[in-house]
Amino acid sequence: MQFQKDLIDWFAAEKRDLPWRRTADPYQIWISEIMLQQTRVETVIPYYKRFVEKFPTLYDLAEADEEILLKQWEGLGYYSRARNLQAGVKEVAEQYDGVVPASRKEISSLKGVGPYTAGAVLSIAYGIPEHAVDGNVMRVLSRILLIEEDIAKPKTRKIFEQAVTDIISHEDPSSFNQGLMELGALICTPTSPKCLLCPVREHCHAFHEGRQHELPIKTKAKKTKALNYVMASIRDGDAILMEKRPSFGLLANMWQFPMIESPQDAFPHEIEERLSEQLQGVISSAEKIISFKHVFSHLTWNVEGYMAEGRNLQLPSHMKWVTREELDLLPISGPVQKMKQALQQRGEI
DNA sequence: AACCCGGGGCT
DNA sequence: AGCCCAGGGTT
Repeated sequence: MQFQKDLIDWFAAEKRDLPWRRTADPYQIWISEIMLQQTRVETVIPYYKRFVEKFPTLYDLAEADEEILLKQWEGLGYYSRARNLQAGVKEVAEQYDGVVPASRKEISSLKGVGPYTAGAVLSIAYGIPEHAVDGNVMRVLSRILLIEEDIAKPKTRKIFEQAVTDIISHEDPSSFNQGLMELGALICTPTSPKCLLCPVREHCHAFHEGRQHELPIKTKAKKTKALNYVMASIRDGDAILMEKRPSFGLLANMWQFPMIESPQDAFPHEIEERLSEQLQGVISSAEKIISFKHVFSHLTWNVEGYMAEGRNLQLPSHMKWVTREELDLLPISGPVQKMKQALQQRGEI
């Protein structure tokens, strides 16, 4: 078909030179696909380079300490991706002799590998004609094929998977799938598609009807909620108190300065009381040093940062005193980084 | 099917 | 402020 040829030829001529396009190693391609979930190419590039340098082979990652792993992932977000990736890699090391399986059934059984990632790795690393449908592909194909189903609905993805299965190139499945995604990234963009530059506009039903701006159809309302927290840098001499989050839920296993839900308009002495109670020791000299808002897609953190001194504390098992050097090795999330920077600017750490 | 899980860029 | 994401796991 001419559509497949036009798409693949355009991809060959115009594709970006990305680090993960310079390897044929299924393990490294797998890493890139996990990092690229919900994350932009420009953001991923430096992370990917550092990551494959740190963990060049599947076994290097399988054997890595989780804290080292999360530190490499710090700032990329969706930290369960990193832990699921390692779980999947361990499974391949133990059950598949270190070879990433080449069937959809087997690769889909790996932790963190869903329908999209399975198809992406199978087609790109192994040249197998499997669909790899993400939001990008749904946008592109909704326009080319004039599909008006709501792409926010889970079952709609199956329609696009079937469409790709019907039209995917069997000569070059890798370039076909990557071409669709590259088209979505460079030409067939969400708000203002560059149809006059599009290599397949002659095949595009939406363009012919002048309806490219109406597609894809996507309904979604998202509610956001706000959380109010106090973070405290608690010092005993050179030691800094840090706590590890639980192994489930938000920012699992990440470290943070001791954090409590904040009363509205709290005074420093109230913070001292709350912390002293929680840590069963003496917290003193509390002083507010920063106040900021950290917005995520679904929630907003309102954070007040304090400095305080702590003595004779009964530390729960998820807390520990660290040196400045040890602090730099702990994986921390965005809001905690802001607090850390505020302390650095004050010369406190 | 609905909800949870980060972060950065664009409008 | 609201929208866009190169999704997968859990319930």
